Amino acid sequence: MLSLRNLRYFHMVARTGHFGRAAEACSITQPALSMQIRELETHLGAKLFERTREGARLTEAGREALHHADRILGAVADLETQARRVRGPLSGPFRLGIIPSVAPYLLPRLLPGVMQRIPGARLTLRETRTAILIEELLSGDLDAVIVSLPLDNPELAERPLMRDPFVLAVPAGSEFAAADFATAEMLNSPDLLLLEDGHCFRDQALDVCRTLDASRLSSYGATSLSTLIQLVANGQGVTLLPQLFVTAEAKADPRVKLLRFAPPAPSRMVGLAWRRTAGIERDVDEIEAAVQDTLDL
Amino acid sequence: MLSLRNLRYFHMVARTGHFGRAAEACSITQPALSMQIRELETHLGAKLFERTREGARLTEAGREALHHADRILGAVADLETQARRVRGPLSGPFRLGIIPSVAPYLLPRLLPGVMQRIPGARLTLRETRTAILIEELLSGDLDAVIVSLPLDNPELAERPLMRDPFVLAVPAGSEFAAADFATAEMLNSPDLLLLEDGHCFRDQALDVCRTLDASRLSSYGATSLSTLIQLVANGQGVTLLPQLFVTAEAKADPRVKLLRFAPPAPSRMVGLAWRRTAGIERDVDEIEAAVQDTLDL
DNA sequence: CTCTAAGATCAGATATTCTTATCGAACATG
DNA sequence: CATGTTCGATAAGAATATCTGATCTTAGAG
Repeated sequence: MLSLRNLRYFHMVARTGHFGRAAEACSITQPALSMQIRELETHLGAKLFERTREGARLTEAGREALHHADRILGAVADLETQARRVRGPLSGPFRLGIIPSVAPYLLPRLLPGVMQRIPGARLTLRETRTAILIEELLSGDLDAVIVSLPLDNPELAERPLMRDPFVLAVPAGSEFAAADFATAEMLNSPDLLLLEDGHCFRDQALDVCRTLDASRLSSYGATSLSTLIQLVANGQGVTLLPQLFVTAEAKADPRVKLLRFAPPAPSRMVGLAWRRTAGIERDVDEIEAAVQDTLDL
Repeated sequence: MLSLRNLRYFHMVARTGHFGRAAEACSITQPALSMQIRELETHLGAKLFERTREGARLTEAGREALHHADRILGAVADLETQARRVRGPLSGPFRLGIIPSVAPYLLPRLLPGVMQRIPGARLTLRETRTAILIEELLSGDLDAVIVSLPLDNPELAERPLMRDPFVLAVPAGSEFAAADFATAEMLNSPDLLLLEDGHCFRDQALDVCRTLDASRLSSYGATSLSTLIQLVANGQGVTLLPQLFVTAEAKADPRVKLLRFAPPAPSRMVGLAWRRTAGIERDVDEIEAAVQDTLDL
């Protein structure tokens, strides 16, 4: 008979790609976990993992099963959350995910704001890229995420929080530095720098310069926005940055000139997303209110 | 730690409204079930049932929890189904629900058709009203249902099978019996007979005569379409019937005259619905094909 | 007041799941 | 080419969780 224990272990092996580490994460020993996985495989009548030297890799059947398992675990999280809900918003531990390009700006303001509004609140935070956040959200490992909207996933509900305009960072000494506003031509520079693949802000930046032939892009693929700024400061090119991030981290460097776009400036919408079925609207309300408080500062 | 066992028992108590009968249905003893329910209540921190003399009634918290629990069990059913899927359509036991006004027409044809197409198929059938079918579908107790579409539930996928026109049944001796076609005026008769509340066909009939003031309806509220026909045969009024039902059951009675509507005749769409996440499209294809075969006869 | 039907409780039996110890295979390395 | 390391698999007994069967409690019906 299928059990949630099976699925929790399965989920963790899939996530870590490693029986041993998964066992540790589940606070059991590796043999116990192996047995549960084997039982699950027997029950479903399909091998879920290829056991390789490096660990465990999902089979095709495993990938499909994982998708279902994650939906189940997400629904279980909803059930457990719902019970706590009666005790007021954010009363239980609340697990919030945030993308890196927003976190440094928002967190230092959001956290005190929430704590002031709800003294007993217990927020757990996680900062990583959108795709991973969404996966963890859907499987119930997170309760809500702050990402760039829209996500266009029917299982998720969204709430916009703030609009985040893009600015162009250029080397202080460059020909562009004299301009009052950023223009489309500046984006056509062969030295446009972007984040590496997989960061949502890379795609958003590409959206902005859709006129640009992607093959002409500089291939740097930086890992973080801070790195990008360093590259610009060294005169290696220009880059798009989200205003929120600039406000928090990039003010000081004299070697970088920041240019706003003339209205209508390109921008993205940052907001909350959560499982539609979670029934955490009241918690979302609180977070939104805390964010609005910080914006008034 | 929450477990599926908990939820299965919970689901069954909610469904039977009775600890003892639920225990029997789960093939365990009543104390074992009581313990699991108590553990679930402790874990969720809320009482799920009022224990009364007559059995167990869901509390408000219980109702909400049941909704989540049913979604979980439905997702579990999806996971288990998906594994079987590789062995070809309808290879596992397939549980199909059908509404009463379609069953007598469709079943005698559908079953042989499916058996011919897939000799090893094992269909389990259940005939009851739409609301109950949908509930059982969502909780994974059924794999698919044949009902009147559209259902307009985002968790469900639909596939139209056939259009089912309405006909008007009038007493053979009445003034209406001479007409060639049914008309809107005939529906305005004070003796319009309908099924009791809760049958989907009642609502559809009401849709057809939306011009009619509901208070003028005869209050009979019959339990089955066969009863309705008997009432009409006895001259107690007129009624709307689905053509499919008439074809199967009502041909013979000489005291009833059946009138078709002039085109465009009012009608309903009968079709399949299943959990969008179940991944049983291939099974659905087979059932659809079997139905199409029978329609060609 | 007694009887009945429903769920709760408790002690011991049973099943499941876990841990510890050990093994075997697939590499990498000296 | 032997040897060590890193995986996951296996086996036996220990620890937990769960179930059964007997009994109890409660609330309403007769």
